[in-house]
Order: sequence, then structure tokens, then C-alpha cells
Amino acid sequence: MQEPTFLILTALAAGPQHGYGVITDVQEISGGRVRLRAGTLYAALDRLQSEGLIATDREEIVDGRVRRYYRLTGEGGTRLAAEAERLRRHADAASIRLRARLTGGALMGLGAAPSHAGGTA
Amino acid sequence: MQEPTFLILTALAAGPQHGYGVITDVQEISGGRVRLRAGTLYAALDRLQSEGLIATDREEIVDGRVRRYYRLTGEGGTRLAAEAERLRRHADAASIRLRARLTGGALMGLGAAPSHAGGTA
DNA sequence: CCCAATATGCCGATGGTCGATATATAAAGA
DNA sequence: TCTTTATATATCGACCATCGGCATATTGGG
Repeated sequence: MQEPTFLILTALAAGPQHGYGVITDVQEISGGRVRLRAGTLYAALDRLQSEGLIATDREEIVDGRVRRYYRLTGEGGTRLAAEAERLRRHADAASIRLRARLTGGALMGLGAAPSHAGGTA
Repeated sequence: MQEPTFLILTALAAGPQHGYGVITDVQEISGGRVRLRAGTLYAALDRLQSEGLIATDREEIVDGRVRRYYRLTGEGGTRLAAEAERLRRHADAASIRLRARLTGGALMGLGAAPSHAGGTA
């Protein structure tokens, strides 16, 4: 799952939200670093809905225009939780190895010996 | 930055490694969840090298074939650290909002209230 | 009066990844 | 012996999520 998709699900995790609200939420969540494009957003919403990760919650009419709210489904919540853990594990792996690099490159039993040492093969 | 790219940099963070070694390292790092394809790997190595995030470390001849080692550059290390923190922040944001969802949807001062829709709209 | 924000939506282009293929050697298994 | 698997690098077409632009419509600020 790519970053924009993950952040869209994250935005919807707290409660139902409409398309443009997701864009602003994602901007907040990422500290202003990620700006969702409209093209990305609406394509992703359609895709996520067809995958069953989100669902249409309700529709409001504001100024004669539809405002469509989406919500995370149970499956979407499960999936997002799994993705979050995946990200955390990857982030930890990178940090550990970056630290090992500064302290001499030894990973001490992490199964990542360089060269042809064979590792745990 | 996408997941395979991140994991390639992570594999190289601990010390120089050659292409095929990166593939096996990534498999270990991800707990067997991510299997890098050769096409992805060598394309990414070329791209990352041209971006200055990695560099060719040395070349060994084993069984008449070249074994080319790559290493993370200073810029690559900085970039990887930044990406790791980005992932951690995103993972945390998702976890917090998923928790808020289970406890009633209130985010309590996170500056991420879903518009005005919170009040039983 | 124009611009920015709000709000949804389509469409062509970009680019990273996927999957297959090619090449070559050594070890394991049928 | 023959085939498969693992090691090791490399190329190529296809796919698809994202990007960036455009269209449309209203409200409010400079």
C-alpha cells in the first residue's frame, strides 16, 4: 500500500469524512508534508470502496452540491492496523541498521552479515 | 519513497552488500513478507546510484561472475533516517486514530477533528 | 474583478514495481 | 543423467497508483 492510500485510510480511521475533508486531514496528519491531489484522492476512494476497505457513509447537500461522506469498514480498520505495524517494523529495522552502521557495522545476531558469510541460509 | 526502495536502502544501511545479498537481506528484514524481484532491484540500484543515495563499493569475481557491492552514501543515510521517521509518524497517526475510533471517535486536542461533523451530524 | 478555498470528478502522463526472460555455475534431488 | 533450486546480474514490456492539469460551481477576501 502506498503512502497516499495509507493516509486516506488514516484520515477516515477517526470517523467518517468527505473527500475534500480527507485532503485537509491528510495535510494535518502529515504535518503539511503530504498534499493529496484531487485526482489521487477520488481515484483512491473509488478503488478502496471497490476493495471493501471503505464505504459510503452518507450524502449531504451543501450549496446545491453533493458532499459524500466515507467511512472505514471493519476490513479497512484491520488492514490499516496491519499496515501501520508493517510501517513501524520497517522504520525500526532502518533505525537499528543505521545505528549499527555508526557503531561499526556489527548487527550482532540480526542475521544480516555482509559479504558471502551465508547468514542463516 | 516506495516500500521496496526503502528496504533496499535499509539493507545497505548496516554495511556494503551486493545485489543478490540485498534481495535475501530484504526478505529477512521484512520477516519474509517482502520478496524483491530482480527487475525491481537492479532498476532501483541504478536509480538510487544516479540519485546519489548509494554508490558502488567494490567488485569481486566469484566463479567468473562479477559480484558488485553497493554502499549507502552520507546522503542516502540521511534520507533513510528521514524516511524512517516519516513512516513512524504515519504509523503512530494511524494507531492513534484507530484507537480513537474504538473509544468513541474523539481525538481530544489532536487538531484533527473531522470538520464540524463530530456532533452526531 | 480576480484569486483562494471549498468540493467533486475526469483524463493523459509519469514512473516504480511486477513478471518474464536470458545467461552461467554449482549443488541437491529425482 | 536430467531437472530443479540457489546464486548472481541484467534487460524489457506491462501494469497501475500517483501526479498534474483541467472542468465545473459557489462563497468570501483582497
